[in-house]
Amino acid sequence: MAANVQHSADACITASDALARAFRFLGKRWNAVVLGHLSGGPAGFRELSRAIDGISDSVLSARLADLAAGGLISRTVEEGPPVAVTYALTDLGSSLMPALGQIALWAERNLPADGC
Amino acid sequence: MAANVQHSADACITASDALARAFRFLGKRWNAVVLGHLSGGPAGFRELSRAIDGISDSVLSARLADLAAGGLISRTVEEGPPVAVTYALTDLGSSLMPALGQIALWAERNLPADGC
DNA sequence: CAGAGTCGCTACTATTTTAGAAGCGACTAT
DNA sequence: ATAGTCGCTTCTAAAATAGTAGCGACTCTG
Repeated sequence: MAANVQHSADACITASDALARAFRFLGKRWNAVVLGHLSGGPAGFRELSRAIDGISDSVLSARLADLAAGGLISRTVEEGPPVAVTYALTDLGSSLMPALGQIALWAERNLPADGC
Repeated sequence: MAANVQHSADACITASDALARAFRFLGKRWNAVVLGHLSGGPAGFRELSRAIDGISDSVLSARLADLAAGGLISRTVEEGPPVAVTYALTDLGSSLMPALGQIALWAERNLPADGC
């Protein structure tokens, strides 16, 4: 990223543009954390809401809908009874996880954890 | 990140906690993009505001202050005349860039650019 | 059996965050 | 002199997030 402009004749995007594109959704509160939780395996709505400290139902619902619409996660309804909805990473979502893992590693090494 | 719980006896943080910690600031709109721009070298306020499509002055100002307070960037005032303020990544900020670079790479490969 | 609980949301209100633009003082350029 | 730049700040407006009650469809408990 030292050179923001790629000098290839047919490339008209920059790395900063790419970062901006990723952070269109990653820079919305909770999206990365939701994805991070799903990297541990498929989960239901309430499972996620319990696991993610601090998120409200309404925002979780909106995030899941956005992430599903963006193709990063899938939403599967098992008709039941009882009806059950499961969210899981898609291939696209999964492909982001190594990079998010790098961020988590960075945070572990560089950001003070709250008192343990 | 397949295992969210690290089973070491003295580790009481999880990778999801670490991700949540990083996204306390990365999940606020514009922070990552600001950092990404500064990875190309130090810059002034107006330079950043021009380079970052869509950011308002007030938010840029707040973001720069937060990132400086968090130790990710430095703010240097050259007294002038004319007075000049320069923002640059700190070592801490710089150490995050490889991970952000991974995200940018992912976005280049996986997210459709707007029409070029 | 009735009431309480779970699920996955939705709908509403309240609060917080972001956006947008005018304006400041200190300067420089025309 | 006016207009422009700089790095903000201040205000209002719009958008996003937070919080919670409640829905219908179910299951569990006493």
